[in-house]
Amino acid sequence: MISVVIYEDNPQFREGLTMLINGSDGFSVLASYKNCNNVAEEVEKWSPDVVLMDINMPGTDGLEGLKKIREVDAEVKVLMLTVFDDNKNVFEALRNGANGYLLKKTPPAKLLEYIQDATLGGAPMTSSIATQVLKMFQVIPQTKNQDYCLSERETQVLQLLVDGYSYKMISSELFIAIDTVRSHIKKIYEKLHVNSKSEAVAKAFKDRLL
Amino acid sequence: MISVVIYEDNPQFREGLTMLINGSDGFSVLASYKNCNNVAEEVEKWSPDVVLMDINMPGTDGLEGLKKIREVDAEVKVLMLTVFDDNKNVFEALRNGANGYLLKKTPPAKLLEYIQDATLGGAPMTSSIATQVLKMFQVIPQTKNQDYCLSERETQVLQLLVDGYSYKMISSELFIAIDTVRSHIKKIYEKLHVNSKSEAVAKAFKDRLL
DNA sequence: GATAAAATCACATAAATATGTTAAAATGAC
DNA sequence: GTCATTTTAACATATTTATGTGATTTTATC
Repeated sequence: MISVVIYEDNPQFREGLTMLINGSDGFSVLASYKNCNNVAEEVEKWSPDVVLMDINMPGTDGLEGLKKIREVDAEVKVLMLTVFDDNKNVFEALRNGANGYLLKKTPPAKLLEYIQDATLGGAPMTSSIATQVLKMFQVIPQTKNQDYCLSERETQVLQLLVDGYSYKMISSELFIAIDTVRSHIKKIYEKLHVNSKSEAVAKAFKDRLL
Repeated sequence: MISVVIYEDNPQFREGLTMLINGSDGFSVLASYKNCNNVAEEVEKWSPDVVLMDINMPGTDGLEGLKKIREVDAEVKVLMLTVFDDNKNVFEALRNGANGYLLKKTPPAKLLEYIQDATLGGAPMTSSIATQVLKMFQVIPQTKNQDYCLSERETQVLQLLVDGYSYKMISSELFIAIDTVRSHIKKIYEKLHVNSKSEAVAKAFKDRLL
């Protein structure tokens, strides 16, 4: 038996969800609330398998609710419900440990399937949401491939620069003279087309060289 | 009619897939290959709706194949197939524009559903993969929220440091004396708990301060 | 209008960094 | 064995940074 707690401000939708879930074999609604002002206590009290959490609610909204849940319970599966697949909310919800993200227009049969999927360790998402998630990955891309052909030693020295080491510290870390460190760094600057330590560090981060 | 091209080195599995898809209403396999050494030309030639791409193949592997496809065709839906849900491959595939990621053990009925889902703009994933994807988001978290309480001016100065400006350049950029720049930077170092320009720059990137 | 924080500027000095030139070993490829 | 690259190192010098110790002027807040 999969137990569910519902957070949803719209009375009709809340009732509809409750009837759907209670009316299905193997599912049971423990409680439903119209806001998540006391979500932490409520979730601790009922300790459900799954929480259905509307994003847009008066008072504490769904994202805040999610955070509060995660402060007291890392295990309960939380599925976010929303009318629109708003990019920013999706990202924030996933970052804060939501287990899935569904549009409210999801057909009832699918919804039950998704709830079950969540309890089995899945991450159910409406396909339009999943597509957005993929797009977020593709933002990360570019660069990386471009290669400045740093030698092994140069890469090592750059790493130390990034870690905040001074020339002196690098020289003792690598057991080489400080003038050698200078030589390497000069070469690194040439290759990266920069002319200061901080620029090199910035470039290392931007181009994910390390 | 949804047209499919298959890349899969295992003859049994390749045949099985072909029979499954060809035997289903509304689906058709245009071609199947045992490696993707000529994937670019082949995909251009057939111009299918969906490509099923095995990750592990001798010669050009699935990830390389995906990249080659994306060089010539941004539209075709590419679904990656794999035996194991290996974290690194999942990430790389999504980053390179895969539309979905399925385990080979996906039941036939589900597989057809997923293929269709892809053509409709979805991003079908086996639930274990989807779970991994969520975890990747949660890696990003922490920080950001932690606030070093930099003032507006300090933030501005830090931004310029990150952009590789010297003190002199900053002073002329902001129309303030170089000693003022020093003052700001000294304060920034205090707040960030660092004591060099490059450390400040590194921290700005790491903690996404800008 | 008193207070606190932020922004401005000055002077001084030690330390670190950037740049140039040069060159000897060590390493790997052909 | 020669050639190219990498790693090592020294010497010199100008510039930039880091740090300390002030002080004045805005700006926002109560």
